[in-house]
Amino acid sequence: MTDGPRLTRKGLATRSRIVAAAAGLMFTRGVAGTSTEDVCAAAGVSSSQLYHYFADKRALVRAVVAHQTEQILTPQEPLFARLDTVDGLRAWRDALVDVQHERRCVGGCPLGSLGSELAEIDDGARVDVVDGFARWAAAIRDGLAAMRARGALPVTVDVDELALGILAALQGGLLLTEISRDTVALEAALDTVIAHVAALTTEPEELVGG
Amino acid sequence: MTDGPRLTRKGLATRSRIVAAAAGLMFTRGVAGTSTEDVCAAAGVSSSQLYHYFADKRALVRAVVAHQTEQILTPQEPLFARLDTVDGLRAWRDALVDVQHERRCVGGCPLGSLGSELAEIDDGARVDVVDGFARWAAAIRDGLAAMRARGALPVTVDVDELALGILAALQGGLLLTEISRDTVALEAALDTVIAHVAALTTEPEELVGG
DNA sequence: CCGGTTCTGGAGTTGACACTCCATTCTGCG
DNA sequence: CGCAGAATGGAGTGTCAACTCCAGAACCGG
Repeated sequence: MTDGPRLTRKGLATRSRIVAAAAGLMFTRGVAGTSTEDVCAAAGVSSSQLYHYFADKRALVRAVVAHQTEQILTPQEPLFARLDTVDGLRAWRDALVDVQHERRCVGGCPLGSLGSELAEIDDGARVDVVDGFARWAAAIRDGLAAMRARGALPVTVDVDELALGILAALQGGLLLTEISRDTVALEAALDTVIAHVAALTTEPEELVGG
Repeated sequence: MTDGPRLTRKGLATRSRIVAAAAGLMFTRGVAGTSTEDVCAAAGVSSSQLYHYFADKRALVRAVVAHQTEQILTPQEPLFARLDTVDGLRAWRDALVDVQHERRCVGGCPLGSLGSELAEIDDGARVDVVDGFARWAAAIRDGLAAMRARGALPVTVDVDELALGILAALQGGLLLTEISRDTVALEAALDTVIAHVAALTTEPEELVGG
């Protein structure tokens, strides 16, 4: 992107600090609700520094999208690795619900909220968000594909479609949870689609406490 | 609310024009992206008129939320009446997908987008959106409850939870559809949850082309 | 048709915010 | 150590948007 001036170690650290501060503020207040001044104050830098590292606010937002994408996908990776079983799906569900409880249902999905706010006003950012969601969907699909390869799911199951359905349920559940300040929506959404996967499963299911 | 000054017939018409114009602009550009000036221009009124009918922008936004709630639920009512069969669910799904095609996937859900943008910055508006979603979920639940009363669904099915799961899938599908500019996500989301309902159904299903 | 209220137009005012400029200090490399 | 380029501070600047004011026109009940 803007790699004209090479970044020194210190510069890179400052840049990261700005992105992290912006991500935090934009997560709770939204992009429009956080001014560059707020970001500077939170990051402990001056305005000239922000514009030294980013051409404009839009460029900063793009960096925030990239940052949030990693921030979401990276910690989920160990859970993704277990999505080839119904138990793994349930563990993933529980972890997602726990996160919302810890956050008191504030903010919704860091990627989905950005996407919703930016979709119609910043096409570049929109595409970045799409890429993030594609990676997310692919991780889910890989789990389902492994499940199917193992013979636990019928070969007729379209794992791409099913993964997209699960991701959509997750996003809608997070949205309703944020708005209603209650995780019941997220739980209902994920339980519904996971129950559907379980129903498709040909393997006998072990009983789990609930 | 602000019913201090009684509204005359003409005044009511002007007020409605303002709300409709604001709703249209905020649907595509977002709340933060539409200025009161834009709204005045679109409605063909002067700035003083807007502030004659609304205390401030926040009050206008509240009116827009109410407007969009009716705008969504009212045209869906005939479809809601048929949600007591799997065929009815599929007809509803098709109608929702058609709307997105006509809109070229722009804007997402008029209520969900508002909720996402306002949840953390306007608690009153947030609660209004929650009420709208509650009505939406209740309509779906009523269909499922009728289905269960008819004996088509097992009595063990929690229709409230299932309705919430369906609404969440719809919202997530709309979000992903808006961001990716493709209705596959909405289709996958609704098809997944409807397939789940069909699987729960005890009645023999008639074959439908797809 | 008349008096009070509502409605409308248009020109302010105020503050916030994205972005800039330039001088100074620091960093890394040879 | 010396210098080119990067990093920083702080004080602007111009624009735009939310909101106000007041005078005049339209409305409506009696």
